[in-house]
Amino acid sequence: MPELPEVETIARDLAPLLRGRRVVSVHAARQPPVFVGGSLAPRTIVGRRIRDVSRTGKFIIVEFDEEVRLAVHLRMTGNLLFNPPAGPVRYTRATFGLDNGARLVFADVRKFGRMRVFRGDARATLGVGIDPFAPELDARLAELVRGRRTPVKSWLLDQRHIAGVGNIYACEALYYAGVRPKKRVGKLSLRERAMLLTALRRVLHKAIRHRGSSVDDYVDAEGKAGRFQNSLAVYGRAGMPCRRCGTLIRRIVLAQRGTFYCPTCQV
DNA sequence: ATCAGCACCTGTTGGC
DNA sequence: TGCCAACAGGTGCTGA
Repeated sequence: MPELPEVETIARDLAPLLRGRRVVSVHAARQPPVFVGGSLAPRTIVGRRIRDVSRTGKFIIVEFDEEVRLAVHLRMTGNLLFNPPAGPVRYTRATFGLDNGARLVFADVRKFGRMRVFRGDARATLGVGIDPFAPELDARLAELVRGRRTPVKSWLLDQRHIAGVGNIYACEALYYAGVRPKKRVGKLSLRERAMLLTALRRVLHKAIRHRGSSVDDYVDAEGKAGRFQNSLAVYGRAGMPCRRCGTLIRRIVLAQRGTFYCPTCQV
């Protein structure tokens, strides 16, 4: 499910709802475990007050006092729901009780989603790269891709380079930049790199304004779908005409992922 | 250093 | 209608 715009939407919605609240209980599913790899036990956050909620890459970061942080990764089908209607939530993986009686529920059909509690810097701990919106990315992009022979789309999906881009927005950004997904990232021209970065930021911003894409399972913290799926130019549109030139959108598999592009508009 | 392939899970969809 | 394969917004591991 969720890429940067979806995760950003959830984090922005949750921040004012959770800020200042205290966690009073944590219940987490075992088998398969939902808490994996944290340096602190989940119970560490019980009794602590939430300072803020933000996004790092595709992680939702809930920050507590003393640098204690909870990182939530939704993977494919995770949903983080604030105070859902009373009664059991289907596919619940974890439930956090709050001091005002509200609850935060992590539900996930496919059980890929993960959480961890740790102390210290989120970006370093989680091993994610630079944010697409970071101003210094413009200056650093050339150096990041220099000599890399991997296809540009595979490179975009690697969270250690740029953090937050997933399959949908990689396809969309490459379309708007006019670049073929298979093009070797190290061979992009200066102009192509600039176009790609501009296209990436534009499509991510626009998707955030539309509260993300709900292609399948994604809903925000209130359980509502996003709207950007209606504006997708290539993702999921195989066999349909390109909106710019009418050529039929093609689907290939690259890095084991469905990849969509216009063979005319993208060179 | 890469990268294809598969693993992790469950649900939905489309073809025969 | 029924069955089965393919596919799904992500990542992490293995072995070539």
